[in-house]
Amino acid sequence: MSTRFNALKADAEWQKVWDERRTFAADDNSAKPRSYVLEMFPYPSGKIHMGHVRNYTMGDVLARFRRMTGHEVLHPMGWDAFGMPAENAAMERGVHPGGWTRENIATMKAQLKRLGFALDWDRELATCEPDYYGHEQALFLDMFAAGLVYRKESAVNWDPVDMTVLANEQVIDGRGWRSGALVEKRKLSQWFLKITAFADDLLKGLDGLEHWPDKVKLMQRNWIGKSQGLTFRFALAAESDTRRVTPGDGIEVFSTRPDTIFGASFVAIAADHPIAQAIAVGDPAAEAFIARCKQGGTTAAELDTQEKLGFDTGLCALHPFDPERRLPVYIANFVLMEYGSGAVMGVPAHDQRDLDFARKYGLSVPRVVSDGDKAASAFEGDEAYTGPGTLVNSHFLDGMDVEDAKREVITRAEAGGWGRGSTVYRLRDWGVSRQRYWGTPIPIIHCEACGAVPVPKDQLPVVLPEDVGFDVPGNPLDRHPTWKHVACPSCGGEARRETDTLDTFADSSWYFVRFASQPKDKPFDKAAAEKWLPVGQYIGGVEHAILHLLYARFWTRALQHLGLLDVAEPFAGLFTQGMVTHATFKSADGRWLSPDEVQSGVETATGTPVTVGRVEKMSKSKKNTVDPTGIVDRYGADAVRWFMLSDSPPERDLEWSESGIEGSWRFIGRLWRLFEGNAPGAEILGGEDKALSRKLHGTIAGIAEDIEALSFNKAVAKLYELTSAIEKAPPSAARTEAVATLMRLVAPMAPHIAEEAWAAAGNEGLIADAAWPQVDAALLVEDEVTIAIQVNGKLRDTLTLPRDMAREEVEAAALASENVVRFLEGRAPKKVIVVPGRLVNLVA
RNA sequence: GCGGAUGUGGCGAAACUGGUAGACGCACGGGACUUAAAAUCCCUCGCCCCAUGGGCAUGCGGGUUCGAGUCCCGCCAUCCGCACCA
Repeated sequence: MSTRFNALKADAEWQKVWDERRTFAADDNSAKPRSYVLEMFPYPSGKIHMGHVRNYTMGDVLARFRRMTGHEVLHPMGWDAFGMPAENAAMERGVHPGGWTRENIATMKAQLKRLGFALDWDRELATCEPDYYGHEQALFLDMFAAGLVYRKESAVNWDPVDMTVLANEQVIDGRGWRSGALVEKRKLSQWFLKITAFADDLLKGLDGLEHWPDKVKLMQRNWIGKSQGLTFRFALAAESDTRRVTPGDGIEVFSTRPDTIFGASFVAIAADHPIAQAIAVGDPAAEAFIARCKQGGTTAAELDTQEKLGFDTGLCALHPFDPERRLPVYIANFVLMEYGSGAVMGVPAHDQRDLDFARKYGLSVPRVVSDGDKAASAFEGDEAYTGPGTLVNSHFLDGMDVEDAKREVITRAEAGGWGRGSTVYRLRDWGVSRQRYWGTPIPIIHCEACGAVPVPKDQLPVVLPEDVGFDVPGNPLDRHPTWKHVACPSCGGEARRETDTLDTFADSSWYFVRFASQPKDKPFDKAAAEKWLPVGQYIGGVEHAILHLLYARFWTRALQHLGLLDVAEPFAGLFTQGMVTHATFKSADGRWLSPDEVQSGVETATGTPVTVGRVEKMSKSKKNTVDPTGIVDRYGADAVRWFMLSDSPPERDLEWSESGIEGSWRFIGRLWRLFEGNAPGAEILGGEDKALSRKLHGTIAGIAEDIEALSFNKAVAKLYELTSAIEKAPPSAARTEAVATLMRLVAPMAPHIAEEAWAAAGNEGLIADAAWPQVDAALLVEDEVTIAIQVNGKLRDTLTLPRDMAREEVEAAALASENVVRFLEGRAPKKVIVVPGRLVNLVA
């Protein structure tokens, strides 16, 4: 009579039902409390991978659970569809990036549906379609009009493989984040978004993000890098060699340690500093030095070992508090033009780099902060002192502590008009120009007469031309015969379209707003979007901790600034999930092998032994991927979902294993046997089973807590326990109820078997629409508790006693225990600790 | 170098505000059912010892406490982020 659960049949059947009934379409006008659950949308690279499955399963469980607890849930899905791989495919295979991308989307959409995710497909969007990127262009123009967009020539990160510019956030260890190629510096005219205008807001906003991981907030704080100090100007001495510079300009520097100003013994400027550039003209030695500075690598090891180098410009700076004091001005390789003003005051005693530099060039090293009793004016040793202390050898600052001295110097600089207290950020503006085809065209027209002119909004979208070729490297838009030639919208004269496209991170900076509201004629409707936003729970990988998550926060604040949306932070809750990993294998001759090329330690094809490598993130390059498609077809969607949630806490890595998925599949089988036994018509024997009912209600409450906390592994463990308890329980009304309730408890995680059982049990409607079971609070209170009995802190016995037993009685029961008597060896306890409901500790 | 996280059986992990360490899963081993296999079910499963009992165990060394995986101090290891940021 017992039949096996036919996962393939049930999966197909229920997925069809959900689809046809649009079960998971969110109702904008619902009166229920709202819940916006979102996972980071995928790049349509071809097929989904296990990382996607894990990510989307987590979000799905939460979305389904929220539906069951009475929320109107928005759980949408879309495609981050612009980007380099489509162009690479075009170059390699001669296909069109659009065709390639849309095919991948179709494939991946089918794969996601195959997993039964509760997604609102009505709101599906792809960033590569004009009805998305056209609205993005409109937003870009709004920002342009508000002064949040500007164009400037600057040294940019050029990726020679992808042949495009990269933002600072996209350069990892001196290499392009996607291509891995060493990045070069180039001077180009680029469009920038003024993210620095929001530096402080973005920093302060982090404090309010209680449901973000501290780790991510810290990374963003460090990335924004706020420093407070003094910006001031060194005047140049008249006797300086000023043939090539204007002495009146002086040199502006920034310091976070204005208190140490009397310890300055030199001034250093960056190789790119205008004064350095001016000096290099007609001075071959200076020119050669500057060239040498630019050669240095930017990798960790190189920076660590690189020597501090300087070039004496012959200029002399005047100390602001003591015009008699002259400081030599050096061009130095350790000063960055991009930070502060590209020049520093060198205080060798209290800054390690300055000390290295001073020792090398024999400059004086005056101490100005005492270190304990060390206060001599000449600083000894090769380790700079950067700690707290009292100011010494510093005239009017002597005797002050560091913080007071900072304030004093800033006050005097401001009074004297030669400096001001200032804040400097490490964050730089977001360069968004990309010299690529497959991206959002920047809606600007360049006119000789009128300059950069925005495309009038009624001419949006600026659509990508379809007829482009990828046979030669470079940007196909730039060499398209007609596309870029247009009339100037302002004067009507001959003009040229901007041929750069927007960084694809712009596309992902507002898609969550478009999901919430998608009118045809504008990017979104303010009121409609605000009904859903901010996203309640956002789930994705940590690799986006800075890039995407910072850009999206900026974009949202920009929209708020423009008055388009009254939301400051886009993601109220953030969860960064771990990766799916797998062992790696290498053949005897060093080739990576995929798991199915290996059998019991040898390569199947050659019979030679393989080296088992580290467990690493699944990646194509290491060939340790497992394709979800085959697995789902073999075990069914529920088993795969179940495995993704089991064992590993969601923030940690999950190691894929064949035996793990087998285990999940076995559990689905156990569930089915229970559900089948509960079919209507089955005779109900017996009545109460208090222990089982108590277990059931404890589990209902526990799982709800676990799911809300995204502790899926714990919820899974509790479901295993409950299932075992039901299996072992003799037939009773309580058992029948427990099985019926179990269906709803597993429904968020294993929705197909739950629907199948729900229908078989003769219930109306879908379990997806059913309510989460109510907890009977009275049942949660146990009448009896197990008390640990310790003698001198060591466990000697456990006793099961009535819950409200009086303290004295509990103590007496403990003293009566055989083991306790034995360990007390006739002594009377000196002290008795009774923790109600927990333990008794007898101290002898 | 700076900042952060983590460390518990063979493995993945639980353990609420300090209160029975190892729930639950995987693997291994044993057994039942079967002609057999699959499937299923049951049992054992941290280490050690003079074994109906006991000792030792949460990276290492100290400390606080009646009691420490949990708190404090000092180490070690691994992983992640940033990287000449003035």
